[in-house]
Amino acid sequence: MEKLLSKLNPAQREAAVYTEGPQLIVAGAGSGKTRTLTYKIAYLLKLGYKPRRILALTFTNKAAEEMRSRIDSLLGDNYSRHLWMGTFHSIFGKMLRIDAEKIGFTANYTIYDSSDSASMIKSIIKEFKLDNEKYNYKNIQSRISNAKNKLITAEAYAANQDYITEDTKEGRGEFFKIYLEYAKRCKQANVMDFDDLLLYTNILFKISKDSLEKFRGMFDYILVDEYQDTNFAQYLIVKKLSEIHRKLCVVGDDAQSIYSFRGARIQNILNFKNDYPDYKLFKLEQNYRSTKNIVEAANSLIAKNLNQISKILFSENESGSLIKVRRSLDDNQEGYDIGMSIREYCNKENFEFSDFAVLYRTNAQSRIFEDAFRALNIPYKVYGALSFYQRKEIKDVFAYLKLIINHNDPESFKRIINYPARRIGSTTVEKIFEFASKNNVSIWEVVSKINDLYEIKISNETRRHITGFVTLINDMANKLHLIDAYDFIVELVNRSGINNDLLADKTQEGISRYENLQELLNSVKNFVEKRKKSDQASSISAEDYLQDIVLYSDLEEDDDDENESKNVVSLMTVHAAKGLEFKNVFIVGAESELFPSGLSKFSMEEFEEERRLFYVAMTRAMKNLIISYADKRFRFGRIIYMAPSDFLYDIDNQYLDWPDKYDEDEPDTDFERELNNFYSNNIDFVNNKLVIQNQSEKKGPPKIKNPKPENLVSISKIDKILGGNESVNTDIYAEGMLVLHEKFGQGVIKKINVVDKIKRAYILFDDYGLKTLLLEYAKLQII
DNA sequence: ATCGATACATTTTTT
DNA sequence: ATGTATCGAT
Repeated sequence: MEKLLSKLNPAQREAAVYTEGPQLIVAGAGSGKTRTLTYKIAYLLKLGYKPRRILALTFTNKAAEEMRSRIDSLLGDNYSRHLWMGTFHSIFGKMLRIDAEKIGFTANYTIYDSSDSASMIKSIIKEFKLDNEKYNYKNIQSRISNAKNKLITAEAYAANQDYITEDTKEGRGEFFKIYLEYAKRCKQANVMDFDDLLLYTNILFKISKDSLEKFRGMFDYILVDEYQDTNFAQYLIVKKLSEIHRKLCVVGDDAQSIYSFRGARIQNILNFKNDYPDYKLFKLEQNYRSTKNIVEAANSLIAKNLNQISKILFSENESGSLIKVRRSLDDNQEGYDIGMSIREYCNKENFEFSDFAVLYRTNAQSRIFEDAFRALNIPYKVYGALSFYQRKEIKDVFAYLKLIINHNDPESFKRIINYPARRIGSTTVEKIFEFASKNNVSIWEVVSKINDLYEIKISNETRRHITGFVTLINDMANKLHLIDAYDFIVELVNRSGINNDLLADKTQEGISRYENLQELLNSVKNFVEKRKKSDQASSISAEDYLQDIVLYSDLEEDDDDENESKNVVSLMTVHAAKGLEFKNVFIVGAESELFPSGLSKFSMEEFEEERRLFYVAMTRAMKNLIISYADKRFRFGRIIYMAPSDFLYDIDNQYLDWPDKYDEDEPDTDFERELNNFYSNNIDFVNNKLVIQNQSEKKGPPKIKNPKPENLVSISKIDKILGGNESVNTDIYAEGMLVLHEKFGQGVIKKINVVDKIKRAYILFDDYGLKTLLLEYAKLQII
């Protein structure tokens, strides 16, 4: 026991061993929050708490897995697999299956992701013939979501005259009807969306005393991670479950609350003392991650927020270097500058690529860095841009699974009834839906009996096609629990024709879609093997697979290319970086209207959330932090002039290395000009074309609020960087040569451009089109 | 019924 | 600039 706890500092240790009652741990960034939590769980187990009677709730799957593996490495064996540990959605999704009947569902209900529910909302709006402007489906979707997070059911909403009056004033008087219809259809289809999982858990607890007592009785200790990110529905679940024994430990940091847009309430953490007057507060204030400079700079930023729990985060690490602020001419050059900077750090201080992260506010920014890093031959990985499971080909397979498990799912039905093409058109589908709703029967009933339903005017040929589809789904449904998920899905993609359809498409996208399908099959295989081991089950069905996997936003890392894939620069949004740390962090696009987001300036709450987001970004860095902004960038198809982020001015200047005098003696050089022009004019990376930009478009006065000094890469610096690579002889390349590139394969050098000894080659690759590469880094092989 | 072209919106973050 | 949605032509 002592040995276990010796790895904690006194504050962490106190928090870990307190088991008297409600406990709030306010844990600053990098203060060892996860560590404390895992040790606490390990401690509870050592005290004799049964693993199956401990409930640990996390915000993301990643966090849950991280904790599992940490606990296993602390205690050995597969200790963690008996714990109830996971996201709110996955844990309560499972519980709801047990008592689904009590709330009008069946145990095999399926889960709609946001795009499924979006398309259902879209069709409701369309059927109600409502104005697309006033009833924008995204807006409606988020309204419904917000209501559910606050536990306002459709019925409650419709019954509340105040809401309706308010909506009517805003020209959205029909909203409650959409909400009602949406809820009704979901229930009919035996489908829940993400928010329903939490809402119905609460409803179940409310309407069934038995259920509440049963679930309450399951756990002796409850722990909640990232408590600042919980919404009202989650808060209440936790409250209900811990009411009797009051063994509750919540961990969070109000300064890192960045999910209020989806209903998270910082108040949950701020009000903890009201709900649990006998609670005990623990503060973890020592940051082990970052240099003094970074911690203090981040403190100075967050101090500007009015809304917060006071705490002092301190570091006893070395003070480290100042935060570098760099300015680039435009977005493309920002990518290039940062690539160069990474190479420079690598050369000077022996860092590896995996020591770097580039953090941005929006996913759209990743492309700039991908292009630049590719040109500079810097390996990288983009995290979470388009989640794997949102890809068309993957969603198609999932739609089949959902329909096989739950025949009444209309969205899945619509998605695949004619994919792959089986000559059942939209007119036919409409007729089926119309008949179903008129006669108040399910869609599946209609298509099952399609041959007897003469009222529906469709051709015999079409009836045959429909029957074929029904047979396919029925056959597969009969097999669902007889074979493993992997074998099942392999058979499914073959029999449905998905496999052939993707195989037939020889375009690049087609090939990559096929590869994605293979990747999916791979991950199914892994899933089955893993689950067999952990559950000691003999068979894992496709239903088990689907029900679990829909709550994952991304594919689990398979580490397929092992060593290869590991030493890479990480590119991700700040949100995605939460909970992670890197030796060197670049916060890019630190510009007003971008970070903070332009949409946040209208309310102080949102603006402060952006500031917290920036705080999260800063505190990811261990050693070096670089904040970068550009004077102008491409947004919405045009060039926009940008001003440096408000947050750069919030940070106490003493922590910043923001050169504030433009050195007039340093003239513009050919190289700089070339660099600028090259990136702003010459290359359309997307279409792989040499383009000459229309000069007139580039005019227009820059709107820079606070013009800050030049901070361009100087020639001497570049020389130094490039000089480090002298061994590469670029003279051996010439125009017209046939060359081989690691990634792009075979191509022809179309043109070589030399400016200031820097050679750029425009190479036309057989498979990737025209690319521009710096010869020095391209590692080309002449063939 | 399928494909292509054109119009249109879209850019905040995720279970 | 890019991706999706809708419409018209084949």
